[in-house]
Amino acid sequence: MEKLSRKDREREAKRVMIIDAALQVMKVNGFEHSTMDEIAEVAEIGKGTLYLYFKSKTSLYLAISERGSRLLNEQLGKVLLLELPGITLIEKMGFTYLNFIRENPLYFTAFNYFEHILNEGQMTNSPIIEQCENHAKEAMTYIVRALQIGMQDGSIKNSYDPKELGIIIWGASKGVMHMAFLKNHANHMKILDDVEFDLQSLITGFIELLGSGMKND
Amino acid sequence: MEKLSRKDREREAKRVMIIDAALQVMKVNGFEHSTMDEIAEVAEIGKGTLYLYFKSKTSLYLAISERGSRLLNEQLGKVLLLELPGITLIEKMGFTYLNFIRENPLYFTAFNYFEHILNEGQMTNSPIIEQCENHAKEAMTYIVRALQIGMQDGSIKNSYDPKELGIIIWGASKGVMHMAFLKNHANHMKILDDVEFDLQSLITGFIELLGSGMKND
Amino acid sequence: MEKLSRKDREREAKRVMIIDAALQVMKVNGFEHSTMDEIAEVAEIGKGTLYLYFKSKTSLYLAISERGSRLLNEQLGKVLLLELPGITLIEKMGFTYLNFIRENPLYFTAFNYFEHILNEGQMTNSPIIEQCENHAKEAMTYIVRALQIGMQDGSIKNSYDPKELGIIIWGASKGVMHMAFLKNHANHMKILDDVEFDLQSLITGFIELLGSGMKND
Amino acid sequence: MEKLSRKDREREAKRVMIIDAALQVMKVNGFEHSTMDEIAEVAEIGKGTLYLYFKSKTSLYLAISERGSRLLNEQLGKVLLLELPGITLIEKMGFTYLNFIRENPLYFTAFNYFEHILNEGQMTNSPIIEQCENHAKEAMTYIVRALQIGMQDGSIKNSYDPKELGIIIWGASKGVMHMAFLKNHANHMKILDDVEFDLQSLITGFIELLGSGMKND
DNA sequence: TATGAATGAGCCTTCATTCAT
DNA sequence: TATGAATGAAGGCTCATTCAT
Repeated sequence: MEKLSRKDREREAKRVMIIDAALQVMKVNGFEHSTMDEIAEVAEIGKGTLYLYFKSKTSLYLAISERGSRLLNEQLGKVLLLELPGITLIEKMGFTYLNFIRENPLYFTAFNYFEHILNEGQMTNSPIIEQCENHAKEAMTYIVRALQIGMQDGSIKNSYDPKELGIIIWGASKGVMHMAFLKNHANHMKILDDVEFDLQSLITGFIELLGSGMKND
Repeated sequence: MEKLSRKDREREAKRVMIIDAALQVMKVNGFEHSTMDEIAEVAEIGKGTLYLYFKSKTSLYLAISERGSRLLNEQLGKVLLLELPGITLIEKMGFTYLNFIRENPLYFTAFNYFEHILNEGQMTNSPIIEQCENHAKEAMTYIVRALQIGMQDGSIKNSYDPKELGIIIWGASKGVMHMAFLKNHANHMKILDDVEFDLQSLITGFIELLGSGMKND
Repeated sequence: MEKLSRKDREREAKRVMIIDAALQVMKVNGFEHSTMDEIAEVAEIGKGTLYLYFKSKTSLYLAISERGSRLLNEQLGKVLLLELPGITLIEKMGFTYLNFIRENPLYFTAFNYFEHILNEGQMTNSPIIEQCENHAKEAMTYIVRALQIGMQDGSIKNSYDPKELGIIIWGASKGVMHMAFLKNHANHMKILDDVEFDLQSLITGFIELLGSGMKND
Repeated sequence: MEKLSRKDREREAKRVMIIDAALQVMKVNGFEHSTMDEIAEVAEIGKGTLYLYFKSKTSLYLAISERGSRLLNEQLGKVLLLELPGITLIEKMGFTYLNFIRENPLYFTAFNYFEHILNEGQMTNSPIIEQCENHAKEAMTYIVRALQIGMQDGSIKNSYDPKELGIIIWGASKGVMHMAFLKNHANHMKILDDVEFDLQSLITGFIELLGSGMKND
């Protein structure tokens, strides 16, 4: 139980405030087209101050990603504590993830940005990067644990490798959410024009499909 | 069957050549960090000429996306002609899609870029956008057709709405490929460090999971 | 005898024009406080154009230094061709150098900047740096040659090492000019307030002192 | 003999401490790339406090220059008290100056900065500027005195104007030291690559040259 | 049609200085 | 007196796009 000094708490509060402002700006401009100037303006601080709290634009973006993955993990962690069959845990996690994304679409974008940075290798290793990576690893662990539980209690086929299955589930989930966003945001997305689905139905269908695919008969 | 004049054919050939050059540049610099200067240089034409064939950078990117989706559709279309149970068609389409992405990762990035543009609403409607949208719609139609065939021949559960299921399948497939890319490109991606999968195994596992989820027992 | 295409000549002319503009700006703002914006404005070109001709601020500064040392060397080279005793050659070179600086004070500042850059090691080796270094080396060679001539014809003591003496002469000359500038530019420089010397007298005195120091009796 | 209050003494002590810190920072970062932040940190005081003791960065730099010239003058003053022929005094002063610079290169940079400021006329007259000027004037006076002594005792030619000669000597000395620094710091300085001199030899050679130039035969 | 020189808005970042506590 | 968080002007540089030839 760490005790932070008043200074530290204030500093943390300001970081939170700045991240909020950044998210707000990005909601309008999109992730990449948000400028430090505008973020500072919305946060009602000077541009220099912004750099006092985040040493670069990338650094700020990563902080957003870190916050998002932390929040998500808290929810996933709670699911794992429930006394339920593995298959049900997995389904609950699926709902948790998909709903989190639905309610926090900007974090989803941030996650993608984080992966983008890793892909490009643009960043020297830094504490914040490491934190993000650890969160991602942790989330994956939650999934794999649930799968293992399910394989033990017989609710999930054990013909799959749990880790590989974990990756598949996670990847597939992200992909479905991505798709869902297109429907919501892109007015011109003709593919989806005819389909009168709602997000909830899509999510339910997806979870059901996956669940039924891995369930033991 | 429209007949193109020599002029038009030459123009089309040049467009193709430029797209080839752009893809080549992007393979090295990544999608976003490629500049019009370098593309023109690699294409061995003047920068001004580049703008004669593509009125903006976005326009060029969309053309890449258009070509990618066209190529993909050709393959998907052929699958649909096979005399096979619906569930097998779907699985074949899955392999087709995933292998296409694996072999043409740049197109995958281009697809994502296309969706990104739609999401941001940055683009006024244009012929090229429309074409991309039509391709996407067409691909979706192929999937839905296969699903309908499967539901009719009894190889696929008919508890799902075919269109919704189509979206799910497509979205999930994209997500899995995205995940697979991370493993390949990002050395530091800790989540995946422990998992010793190979791409082929991931793809097979994914298709199997989905197939088994939608199969009629 | 190299033949430059029209393009090349025009490009070179523009580089010259930009350097002229840069020198003009520096005359007012001092070397370090000149901005690329202002230089572009004075040169009556866009800022982007400036970067078309000089890839960085440092690069532009080095070009100035290069031009200065080239011009100086031309004059020094001519002196060496004269049929005169070594001691006279050295004295003439001294006058040449000191007058060059007097008439082109900005180049003097540029030389200092060049040395500053080398000192800081800020620059990766580049063609322009190399050219500057070669010019400096060449100038030094002129001096050493003159000293060697003087030692052979008996007009200069041969108790000194010519190279070391060359460095001393050059260094001392630069220092005297530096001093002279203070007198001219700094109104508040009290040290010099009482001394009613003029530049010419200072230069003459210095050359005489040095000459008499190295002359064979 | 003025008596300072405890307050004043403490204040002075802190100024000294800050200057020490500044010199320490500059030894690492170079003169121009040292920031007030880092100086405050090394001095272990708040940045605000720094501005309590020095009203601007320039002001701090000038204080360094002031200290340097004061220290140098103390040494020069002692030389002048020796009972020796004028030419020997001058030579001793030369060694004193050159060794001082060699051992305190940062002060040398500070002197140059001071002159730079005067040249640019950036500074409104201030007590600290005046002090620096007085130090400079004092140093010059020491040199001129020694020259006058030498002219009277016959050890130095009296064909020169002592003040002008003083300027020449001082300027030449500074220039030689400047040159010597280049050799030490700039690895790529091609001019000097071939010359295997050491600093001591250069200094000795220079003093000998000057001495022999002004000596009465 | 083909060119590439020219453009300038826009970006990220630095740092001396101020001021409320 | 001491602090350090906040500031914002200023600077160097990039790159998609235009236009005269």
